[in-house]
Amino acid sequence: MTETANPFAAIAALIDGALEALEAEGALPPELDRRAVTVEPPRDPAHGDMATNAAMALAKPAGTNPRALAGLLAPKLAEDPRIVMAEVAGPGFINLRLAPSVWFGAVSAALAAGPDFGRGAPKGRRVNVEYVSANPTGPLHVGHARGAIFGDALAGLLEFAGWDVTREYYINDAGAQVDVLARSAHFRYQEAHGRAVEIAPGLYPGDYLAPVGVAMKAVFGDTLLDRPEAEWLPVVRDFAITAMMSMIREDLAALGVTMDRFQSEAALAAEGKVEAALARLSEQGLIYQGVLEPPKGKTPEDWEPREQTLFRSTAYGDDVDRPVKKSDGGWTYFAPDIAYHFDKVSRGYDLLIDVFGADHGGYVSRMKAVVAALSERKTPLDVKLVQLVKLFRNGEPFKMSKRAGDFVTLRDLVEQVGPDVARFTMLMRKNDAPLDFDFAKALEQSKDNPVWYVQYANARAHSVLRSGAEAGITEAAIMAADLASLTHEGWIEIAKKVAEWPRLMEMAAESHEPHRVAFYLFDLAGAFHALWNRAREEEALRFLQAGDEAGAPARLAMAKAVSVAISAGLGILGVTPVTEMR
RNA sequence: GCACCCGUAGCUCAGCUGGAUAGAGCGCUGCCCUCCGAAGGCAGAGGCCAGGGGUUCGAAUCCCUUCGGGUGCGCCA
Repeated sequence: MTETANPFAAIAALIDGALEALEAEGALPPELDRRAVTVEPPRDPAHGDMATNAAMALAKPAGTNPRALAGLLAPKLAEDPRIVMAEVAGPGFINLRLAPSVWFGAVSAALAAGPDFGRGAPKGRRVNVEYVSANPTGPLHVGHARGAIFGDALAGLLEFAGWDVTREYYINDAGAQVDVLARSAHFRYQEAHGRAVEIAPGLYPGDYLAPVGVAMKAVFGDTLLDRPEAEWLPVVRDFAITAMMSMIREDLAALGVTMDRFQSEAALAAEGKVEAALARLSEQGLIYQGVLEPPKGKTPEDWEPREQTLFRSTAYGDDVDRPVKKSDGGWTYFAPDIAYHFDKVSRGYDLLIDVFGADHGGYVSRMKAVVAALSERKTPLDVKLVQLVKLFRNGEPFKMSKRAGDFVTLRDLVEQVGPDVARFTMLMRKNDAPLDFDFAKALEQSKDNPVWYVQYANARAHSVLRSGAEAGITEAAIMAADLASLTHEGWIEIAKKVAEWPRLMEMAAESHEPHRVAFYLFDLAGAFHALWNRAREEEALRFLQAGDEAGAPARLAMAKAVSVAISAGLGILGVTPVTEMR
């Protein structure tokens, strides 16, 4: 991203240069650590356009006081033509006011870049984002939808920021739960042959398996009927898993989520990856035979001490060591996960991200421990926990029960509100905060609904651009317009908001928080609507003004820039920008 | 009992990785508008940032602790 597009980066560079100069003059000691120096918009706009804490951050290591250092730095900054004012304030802030041309420069950069406005230069670094990873035993539900939306938006955000991103789904196709799936499907298979069967307790009762039974009849005829379970189970299991995964892919597609890679647990196990990963930990002396203490205060009734194979996760910050083998010698759930993360580590990523449901919070520290051990602390792992979704309709919560099979599926959600509304609404919340999702409110067409509000801003911008086109104002004229003619402070406010986008996107990507993009868009839309409303009173703020056709291209350029920023942001979130309201 | 997450306006939530007088929407109160550039606009009231202690120039933000809510805690995945 160029400095023209991101004024904050440009001014940060300016400050850096000024500090170099002070250093050369001997006013600052050499080789100070400047990482704590920031440039950001002050909370109170009266303080200026940008503020830097440089003097406060460097005063102590430089052996001086903040205001004195600021007094040296501010005049140097003021020499630059882009700086209209640089003054020392408060405990040692330097407040900067910038020439409007700086903001309009960002607007021009936005117009030139189009949907790529703010996109980061390729970093040459690879990140793996694993999300959804639901068991292949049934359709995705609303909770999965949130994880899918969050993970996908995070992946999109990192991609936009310049990462090389792999979107990955881990298929738990090797545990006991897929045997249960197979038995459930076999009942449906018998049913397809006209037998009246009761689905045994403990199996999956959902109707979604009925078509699988019918399909199996078509493929296998009656060859799997009346045979010992040991003979049909592997066949039925594979068939059912394939069917479930294709259903899950369709569910994800309905939300607009496409994975780059599906990694099968069974395939890893078949390749001996579990043994290989455990051997690797063993070489490091991290595997041992031991007996775990029972949880204090809440000892299970049937607790008795047992010797198990344990992973020394406490060596990497976990609270207790974790079992990798059950007392009967079989692997625990953790073991294949170790193998899977070993596989990811050995694929050479610079960063791993796991998106888990909140109920997997207990696994975070052991996964971090194992990745640290397997990568010799070289590959960072960030685990994002996505909290529960509570569903409402007109303020009334409605219950769902997985046992009764009447839980709300992802497909129900998408069919009722559409992928765009589902995505944006769920991204208006931090991942680690619980989410109330109200079907009625999500579809409401009013200022109270952020999705509608942002889409409406984009539609308004497009509406005025269409009117401009009808009046003969060409795209070329808009692109070539001289924005210096926009002197009203209302235009400059909008230009500032647009100019914030590249910096905001970078921060959101850095902190792995896509919700910040959604909030920015809400904010930008608010600023745009506010300008629009002001124009009722102040004709100078109207995009199209009778009698001033010459100034129209510059004003329409502002509408286009807003639309460009909204489109770029919505693109990251996987939401389609609309150009007209219906 | 322990670990992790959370606690900010009456409600639902932001708060830019430690900055200046803590913000938005809803709700409430008061004005204005009903101009299709429509599906409202402007303004106001409302806060001990759960409580207490600490770190420092400076804390909603970091550390400790108490309280309250959520999630999880070997042979389920």
